[in-house]
Amino acid sequence: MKIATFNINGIKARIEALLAWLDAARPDVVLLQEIKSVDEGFPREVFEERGYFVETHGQKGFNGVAILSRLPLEDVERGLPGDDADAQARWIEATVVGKVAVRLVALYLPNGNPAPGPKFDYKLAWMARMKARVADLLAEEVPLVLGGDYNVIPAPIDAARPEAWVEDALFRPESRAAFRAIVNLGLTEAIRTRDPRPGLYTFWDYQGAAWQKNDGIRIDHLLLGPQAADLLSDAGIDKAVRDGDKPSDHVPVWIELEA
DNA sequence: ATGACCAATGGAATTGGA
Repeated sequence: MKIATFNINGIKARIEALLAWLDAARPDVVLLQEIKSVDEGFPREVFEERGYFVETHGQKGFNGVAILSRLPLEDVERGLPGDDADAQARWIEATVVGKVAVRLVALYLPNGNPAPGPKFDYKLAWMARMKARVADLLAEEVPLVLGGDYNVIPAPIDAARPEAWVEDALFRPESRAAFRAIVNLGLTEAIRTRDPRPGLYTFWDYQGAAWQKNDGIRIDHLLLGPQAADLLSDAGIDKAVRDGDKPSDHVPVWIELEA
C-alpha cells in the first residue's frame, strides 16, 4: 500500500498538477493539506472518476485537509480533540482496510509565526493536543500512519541554511522539542529510516528563487506507529514535482507499506 | 527586505503562508 502526503497549497489552483502527479505516482492513499476550500467546493468528482474515495475536512479560504483512497475509508473523524473553541480544519482521521487495517491521519500543523506571540502559543498548544491524541491512537495497537505538513524542521540537516531559521517558529527549540516529544511516544520517522543524509527537503519557498538555489527545508513528514513501522518497505520524496507547471511550494512524501 | 512569491477573497488590497 503506497501512502503519500502532499501539501497542495490550494486544491483549485493545484488540480492539474495534482492529477498529473496522481496518474504518474499511482498512490493508494493521499493525505492532503491546505486544500483551502470548504467541503462543498472540493472537486471530489475528478478523484472519484480515477477510482478514489474522498473524505474532506475543509474551511473557507485557509487550511483544510483531506484523504483520497482507492480502498474504502471507514470511521472518519474530523478535527483534533482537546479544544472545542478551535475551528481551524487541520486534522482528519480514517481507517483503510487492505491486507490489514491502517489508521490514517492527515494533519496540517500550525505555522506559528511570528514567534513569540499568540500564533506561536497556538502552535505549541496544538502540538500538546496532538501528543495526547497520538497517545490514545497508539493505545489501539493497530498500524498507524500520521502524514502531513508538520511545520517543524526537526534538525539542522533538514535545512539548506539552518542559520536562517533559528528565530523561526519552524525551527525554534520549543517546536523541535514538542516534535521530539511526539516522536518519542514511539513513532518512527519514515524518511529518516531510509536515508539519514542531509540535503532532503520537501519545501522550497516561491520567493528568492529558493527552488533554483535548492534553498529548501524538510517539514512534511510521515510518522509511523510501531505496527506500521514493521510493515515499512520503502519511502521517498517526489522532488521533481517542484519543477512542474504551477507547482505547490511543497512536494509529495510517500511510503510503501506491506499492508 | 526571501530587495525580485503565491492563493483566496472579492472585486482592491489584505491576509496568511513559511
